[in-house]
Parts: sequence; C-alpha cells; structure tokens
Amino acid sequence: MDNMRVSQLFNPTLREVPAEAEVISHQLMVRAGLIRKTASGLYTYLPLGLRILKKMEAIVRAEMEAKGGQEILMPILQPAELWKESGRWEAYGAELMRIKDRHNREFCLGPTHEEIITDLIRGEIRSYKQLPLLLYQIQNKYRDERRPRFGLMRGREFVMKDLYSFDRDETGMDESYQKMYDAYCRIFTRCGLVYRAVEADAGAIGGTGATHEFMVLANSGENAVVYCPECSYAANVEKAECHPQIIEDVSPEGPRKLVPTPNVKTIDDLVEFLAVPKTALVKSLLYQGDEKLLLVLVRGDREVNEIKLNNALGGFLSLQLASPEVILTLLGCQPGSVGPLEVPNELMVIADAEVPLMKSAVCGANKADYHFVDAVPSTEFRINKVFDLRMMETGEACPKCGAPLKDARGIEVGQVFKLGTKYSKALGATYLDINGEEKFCEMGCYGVGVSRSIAAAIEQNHDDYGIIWPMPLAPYQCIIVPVSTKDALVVETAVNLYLELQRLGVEVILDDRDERGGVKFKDADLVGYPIRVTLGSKTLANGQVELRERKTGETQLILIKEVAQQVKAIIEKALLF
RNA sequence: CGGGGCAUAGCGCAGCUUGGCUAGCGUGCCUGGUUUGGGACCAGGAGGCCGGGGGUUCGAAUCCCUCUGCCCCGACCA
Repeated sequence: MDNMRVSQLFNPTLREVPAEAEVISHQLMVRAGLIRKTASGLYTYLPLGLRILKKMEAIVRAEMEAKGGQEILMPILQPAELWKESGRWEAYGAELMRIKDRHNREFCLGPTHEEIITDLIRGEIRSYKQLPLLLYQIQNKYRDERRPRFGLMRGREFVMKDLYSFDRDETGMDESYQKMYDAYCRIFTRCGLVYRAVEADAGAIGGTGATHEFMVLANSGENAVVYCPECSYAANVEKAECHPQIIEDVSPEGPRKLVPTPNVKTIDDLVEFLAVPKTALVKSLLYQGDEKLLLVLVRGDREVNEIKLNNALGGFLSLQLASPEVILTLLGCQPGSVGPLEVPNELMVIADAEVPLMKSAVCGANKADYHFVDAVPSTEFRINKVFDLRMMETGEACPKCGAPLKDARGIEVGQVFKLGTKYSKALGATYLDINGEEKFCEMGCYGVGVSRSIAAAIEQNHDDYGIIWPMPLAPYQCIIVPVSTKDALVVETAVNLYLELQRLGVEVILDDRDERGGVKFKDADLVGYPIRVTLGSKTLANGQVELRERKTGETQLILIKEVAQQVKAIIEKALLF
C-alpha cells in the first residue's frame, strides 16, 4: 500500500524560491518537493511528482484505449541506420542526441519513434485485414535542446505519449486523425485545462497533411498563437496564413531614380531619412539555404517567416541569413544596401505576396549609400516565385471570416499529424489490398507532452500560496490535518477518518507530523491538495471538523459523521466531465 | 552558436573591490525546555576541499590563468 502518512513521505518542501527557477510552475514544483534537478534539463521525480505524472499518464492511456489504441514499448536507444533510411539522420539536425557504442556504431536517443515503429510494421503487416492499427507508447524522449529552460517545460529528457496510426487509405487516416483530435480534446478537458487546438506547421516530423497543435493558454507560453473571436479559426503564428493587406500607396512620381542615402543601414534609418512610411519600402534579405543563395523580398513593415520560407522551398534546408562576406562577394555591398534590382541572373528571387501589389517601392541599390526610389515591383523586379512568406501580426483579418484576430501565448502540450506515406515510403511499409495490389500504409502520429502538461497545469492553476491541483491530477485528493498531536481524541479521530476515506476509495494522506498547525497548512497549500480536512480540539468538542477546498479557500464546519461522504461527493463531482 | 552573470552549509545570501587572526547571516536540521488553528520562542549543537586544476604570495574565498557546471539574454530583418 502507498505510504500515505506525511511523516513517512519523502517530500522535501522549500520555503524559499530556488534561484535557478524562472517560471512559476518550475518554482512551485521544486518548492513543493515534486522534482529536483539532476542536470540542466534533466529532473528526478520525487514521490509526489511521480504520482502526478502517473495520474497524467493514466488519463492519456485511458483515452488512447478508448479509441482503440494498443500500448507497446519501444527502445529509447535507436540505431542510426533507420534514421539514415528515413533521411532524418541529416535532416533532424543538432537536436538529435547522438551516441556511439564501444564498437563505434552510431545510435541516437529517440526524440520520437516514427522510424522504429515503421520498421516494426513493415515486417509484420502484410494484409489490409490487419489495418487500421493504432499503436502507442508512453516513453522518455530526448532532444538536445539548444537551451533547456523552465523546468519540465523544455527539458532535454521528457515523457511523451506517442501514438502512430496505420490505415489502408487516406479516408482511414482522416478517421484516425479525427479520433485522436477528439481524444486530445477529452484529455485536456479532463485535466481541467484551458486550451486551444491551433493550425500548425509540421516541422521536422514532416508529412503532407493537416496538423494541429494543442496549446494550453498561459502568459509564460513559448508559442504565439492567433485566434478569431468570431469563428473557429486559430493558428500558430508560424503557420497563420496571411492575406495581402492592401495599402493605399502612391504611384511612382516618375521613372526609378538612384538617390544617395548616406549611412542608412536599416529600415528605420530609411524611413527617417526619406520621410516615407515603412509600407513604401521593400526589404531584401539574402538567404543561404544549404549551398544555394536566394533573395527574399517582403514589404518594409513585415518580417520574414522562415518556416514559411523553408516550406515554400520544399523544406529541410538549413536556412540562414547570408553573412556580410557572402553578400559582399555576390552583390558588392553591405547588408543594409541589398536590393532586388540588377542582381545576378542565377540568383533566385522569391517575394512575399504583398510585394508585387505595391505600386512603387523604395529598395536597396546593392551599392553603399544608395537606394532606388519609385521602383515598380510588378514590372521592374525579376521575381521568380511569389508566396505567403511573412509573419502574421496581431489584429490582422481572420483568413476564414475577416474579423480582426486576437493573439495569445500557448504552451504546446500536444500535436496531431497526418503523415501520409512519408515514412511508409521511405522505409517500405506496404500491405496488399483487397485486389492484391501493394499499397503504402497511410500514417499519422500523435504526441502528448505528458511531463510538460503537468507544468502547464500548474501555470494555469496556482496562487500566491502554491499549486491548486485540478482533481484529476492531484497527488492525493484529500489531506487530513490534525492540528494538535497531543490531543488524543484529535489524533484518534483523524486516523479513523483517514481509514474511513481509504475504505471509500478516496486518495487520502494524513499529516501526522508533530508540527504546528501553521506549518502543516502552509505545506498543504504549497503542494496543492484539492481538499483539506482539519481537526482541532475546539471544533471536535462539538463533533465537528473543518472542510476546506483549496481552489476557493472556502471552509465549512461539518459533523464528523458526515465529512467522509461529503469529501467523496466533492471528488466525484470534480472528476465528472 | 554569440553575449552577460553566477558558483561560499540542504535552501536563500553576505564577505572578494583594498589578500591576513576561528569564514559569516537568515532559514532549514539535531538536542532540551516552553508553546500549539496559518511557516512559534529560549538555550545548546551539528553541518563548509569557499565548483575543479594551476599560478602569484610568507599567506588566497579574495589577485591571475584555465577547465567545468548552472542561469539569463540574443541568434542576425539589410
């Protein structure tokens, strides 16, 4: 049986905030004795922290099973060959934790398991009769984050649930996707989290179809999302599709002119020097993608969205702005003077959709201290391709209904992907359909950041005193606090209530420590047990105990005979959804 | 990857500029007593390779070099 007496529990709470903890969830998890840091981005779960983690896992597991998911367990340590086969050994980049064994064979610690599971499936699935198949695991994942931070929010090791769906065709994949989408809504709703499913970019997982991220809304979130207050549209800003904003600009006053612009190096400089609005400028950026160079054009007031840019180019380029040396060699000028006119023919020019709509533009002249004015993008620029390449800004029109978008910060706790045949083709996962034809499996993959969800829950549920656990995640649902350890009646009644609640199936813990009431109250608030039952000599003399809910702080005196049923009722109500 | 900061008792910090006697404070921990409904009080006590290595010096937590770890910010918008 679990240890449910605080005197025996390894739960080192801290009065003071550890200096290293930045965000509130991290601070509280350390202070409440749930986790301790082992190294940067690596944490040890203490008993209460582990109980919470297991609660979260259980919820996820139940919802996966409800959709027909079957649990498996794949290795963390994965051979490089499979990753080379899928092409991700190179494509995944520096975030992949790479390792060599004593024979110098290459391995990685899995950040995700598409390769492993596809390898499994290609060996086992032969017939359409074996599909669809939904397999999942709850497993540690590894990412060599460039900067681990915020405790469990962005660690190098973390717990993730990942399910992979294998279907006969696209219709089947769409059904699996919808199942998981629904399951995720249930998971986060059950946890009492305020979240939003947003359209997203597929990133390194890749795939062809739709993908949604599940974002827990919190100011500390690392992701910026936009959502429409009028319709259902919501998207990560990385993904949010931008429609060209029509601006009232002026036609050129005359033919294009070269004008001196001494010491002008930035858009702001140019705005000031020429007294023109940012929207009258074209920003030209020379990018280096793998070995190729390309010139990217956006309006002066916009920012390039490198994710969109990379996708427009087919993805998986290591895109970065070209160095000043490269710019000097190719265009003969400094970064601040780059422009789209008179550039080498072999240089690809790719423009955001707004650029060709400008009637006239100011742009760099590829010559120090000069810019062109009155250039006409639509006729004078040699533009090879036009895409939506810019970053969405707050207040822009909703692409679905036109209402002004709002923005929010989100913690990404889940993502669902339609992979299509990306991995089944790369690794050869095929089956024979009803006509005896060989087909590739249509795949999907679906992740929940289990450990991160816990941190997200705290970000959304805390106050000045500590954590306020939603009932489904609470390490214990109820704590019993005998205020005095000297009063035999108080102690005896507390123990009896504790046993009674256990019999009723309540997850209950007894604070039997020989501490003053204040200490026990502070710890109970810090750890965040949803219900506290307090027993003191005075109220007990009247046959009463105190029932307090952490969330509201409301207390009520209740007859000792009735309290167990009351506690049970509160818990049952809180677990309904 | 670039920049900055920090590393002294479990936790939070001072001391370092200007080298020097036994390295301090708060909190936590142990013992005894008094207390006992929101982190009590008194008395006594334990606990430090001052992050590692090297150097300067009669003498280094303190100055110099180096390594490591941790935290924060930035990562190029022409």
